[in-house]
Amino acid sequence: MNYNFTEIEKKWQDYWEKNKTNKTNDFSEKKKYYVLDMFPYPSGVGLHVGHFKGYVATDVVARIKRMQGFEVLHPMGWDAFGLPAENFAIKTGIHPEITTEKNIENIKHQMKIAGLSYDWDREINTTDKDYYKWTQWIFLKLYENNLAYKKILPINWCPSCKTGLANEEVVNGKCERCGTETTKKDIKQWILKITEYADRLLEDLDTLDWPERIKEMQRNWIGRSEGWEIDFGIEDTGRVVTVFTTRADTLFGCTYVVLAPESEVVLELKNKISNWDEVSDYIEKAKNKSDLERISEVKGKSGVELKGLKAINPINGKDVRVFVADYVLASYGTGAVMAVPAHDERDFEFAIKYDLPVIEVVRPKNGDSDISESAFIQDGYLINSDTFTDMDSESARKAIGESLKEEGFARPKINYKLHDWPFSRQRYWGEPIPIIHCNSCGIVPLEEKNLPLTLPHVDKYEPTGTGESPLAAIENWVNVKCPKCGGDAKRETNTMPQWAGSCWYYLRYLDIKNDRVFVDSEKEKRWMPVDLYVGGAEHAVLHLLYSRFWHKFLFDIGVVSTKEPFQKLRNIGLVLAHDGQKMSKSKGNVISPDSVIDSFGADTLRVYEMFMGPFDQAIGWNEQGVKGVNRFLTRVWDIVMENKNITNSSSEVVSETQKLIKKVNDDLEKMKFNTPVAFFMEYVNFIYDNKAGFGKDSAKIFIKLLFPFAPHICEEMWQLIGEQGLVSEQEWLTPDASLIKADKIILIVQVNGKVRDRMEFDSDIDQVKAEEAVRNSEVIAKWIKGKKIKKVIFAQGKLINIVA
RNA sequence: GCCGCGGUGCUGGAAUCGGCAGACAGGACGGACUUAAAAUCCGUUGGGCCUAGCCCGUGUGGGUUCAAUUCCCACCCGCGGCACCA
Repeated sequence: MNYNFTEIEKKWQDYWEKNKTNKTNDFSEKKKYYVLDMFPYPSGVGLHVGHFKGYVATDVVARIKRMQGFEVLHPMGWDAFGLPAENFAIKTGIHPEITTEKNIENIKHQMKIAGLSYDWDREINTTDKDYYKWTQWIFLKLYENNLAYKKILPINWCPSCKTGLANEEVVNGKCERCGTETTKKDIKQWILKITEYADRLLEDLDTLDWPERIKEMQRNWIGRSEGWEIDFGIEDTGRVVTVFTTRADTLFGCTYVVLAPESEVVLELKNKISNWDEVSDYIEKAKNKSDLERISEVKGKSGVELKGLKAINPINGKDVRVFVADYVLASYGTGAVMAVPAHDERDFEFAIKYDLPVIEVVRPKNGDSDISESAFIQDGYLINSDTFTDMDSESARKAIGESLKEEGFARPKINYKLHDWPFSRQRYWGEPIPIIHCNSCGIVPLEEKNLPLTLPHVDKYEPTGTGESPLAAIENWVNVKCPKCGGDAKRETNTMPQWAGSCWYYLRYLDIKNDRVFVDSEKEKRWMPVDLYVGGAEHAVLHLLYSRFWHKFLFDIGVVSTKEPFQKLRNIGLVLAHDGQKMSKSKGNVISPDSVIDSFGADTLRVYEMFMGPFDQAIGWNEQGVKGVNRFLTRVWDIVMENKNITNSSSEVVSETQKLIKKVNDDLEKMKFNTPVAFFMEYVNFIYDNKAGFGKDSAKIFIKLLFPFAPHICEEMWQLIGEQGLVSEQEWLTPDASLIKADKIILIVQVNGKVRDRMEFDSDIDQVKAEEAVRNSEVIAKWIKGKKIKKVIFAQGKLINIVA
């Protein structure tokens, strides 16, 4: 009987579906394990083999955990709001709902034929109104708690997508979605106060089992820095410029002050500035620069002095000059800096260019530093700093800050690079924001009982480009009566960004039908947090940061019980095309799982995806490798079938089988999937080379171990060797050390650290006996002949090294 | 520039509480079967040489050690992230 994967896989997939084999019970006696994939966007081209690398890995984990006696929650759903479906609608007039539904059907089919063991009774879809009802509900709660506000802000604008974007969505000055260069645009926006959670988002990273680089990226993105705000008075104006600095220790070296071009102070003091024409020219130019231009100009600073203005350094009362320059960012700190050219690279560069004084105030502990060529930016010891001279930088920061604080010139301050999150999009295919704008009452949130606010159908999906979404054109939807006063009012027409639905989806799986509360608290306590979360690293500062923020908020209002949503995170490495390029539709190098399953079967696909290499690493697809895995599975099939009438294995095979259990368990524990597959292959090669002695007892063990990787073939073999029930119902294995043959060992024999021989001994041999045997061996005698033995190193059971 | 990760045969990779470098797989080459091909099976496959055997070899240079892919120092290269954040 041959290995007919097509027939076998169909048979078992039908069985699992019919019997709901993978259904999760909310409350059972078992311990829980929640293993989650990042849910996909249901794209029209379907998923490629790269997506499945992650899905197979979590599926392997889910299947093992079930066998280990856990109640496993392993769900899947669709993150279906987003631009591709909307852009498709613009082109074709077909409603995104229809395209989305079709795409979901296709992808779901791909997942089923791969044998992924999701509990499909828990499928969710973020565009379902019963789902986004609760996305809207969370928004209302954020609003109620003063974490959502509306404000005109110069935000990133994508001229092609015609929508505002968050900082996280702009990559190198370009729109993350379409690659168009972004501009700045003043739009009245809904903003979420993520900065309120900056410290907690930062601190709690330490409690998470996540890849270090993802944590590091979040830390950098949040960008906390501690320092001081220091007031510089502007002479004869009564006006004050406040700067932010982390280097208060260098205050005596401040030789000028720089303002951002957007600074209000500049406009306010217009009349005092003698070269106003020049200044306003500069400001105008700076404002018109795109982000991309600014980035490309990082080297080569420009600026203009505000002539007629003098700022007073509060530490010594000295006059310093005042500049505007676009190397100072309005959006960070106070939009003004004190310039210390001797100890800051940018200030140094600027000072050289405009011939400004450079005063050295910090020296390294030992020896001199040369500040004629470049700034000395490290900490050191103070010089030229009045009573603070000789202090170390760290103490001086504190001392100078405190002394100014006493006089009312300074305050300690913590700044973040993280900005609040612009939360409105001027597009159609997103969750409507449940807000009404009333002429007399202002902003009026919808009442909870009126949720969901459903997304109405429109005729035209084109973005308007005006700061309104296409919803603005539907008059009978937009125009409403104010729920408070009954007067004329309009609905908010912006929609939520694509990240909204994914911020909390992992909670909906716990309780998908609930229309009373967004998650039942017993179920939440039962299942949270997610024990293992697997997905791509590209979400490091988007989805993963946003959802942590929402989760912490939900914790604060008492609807979830954990501080963090995802306890353990692992990233999938990309699957590249065979040419080492990224798979993309445009390059035509995409491998779909369907074609692999068709030619070699789902089990081959699964085992190959795990065998390719470490699963967090980017690796190229190799069709030959797929064939190799298929050969392996065929050989497994043949061996099991040929030996199914043998009851007991030889003691040697029994021993190898136990060793296999141990090795597979050890590596799976470490989230390694490629080496267990290699161990399976080694084992099969061993059996194949020693034909006698492989019995049903060992076959049963092997089938159980292989099952999480290749579930279809294993269920089939289980049945064919005459076993009852399903493999998936069997208990996972732990090795029995007493069955591992360990009476003989191969001792590595070295002379002066070089391997000269290998000798077989009883495993418990001691140094004295080993040494004696080794010295008497012909091979070794040759090497130590005529030499004086200085030392003998003996590593029990492993190695003996004679140093001569 | 800063931060993180990495560098091992022809290729993907294995081996790090320091102890046989190259497991496993692919490819290539040789052979068996076949009219032939595919499939399957057997063998060889890091480099070198004076080829029973020895020497060299894990990015480079140094160090610690009986012993280093593994630990330490300096550097080179690649990938990813951040990037005028004061």
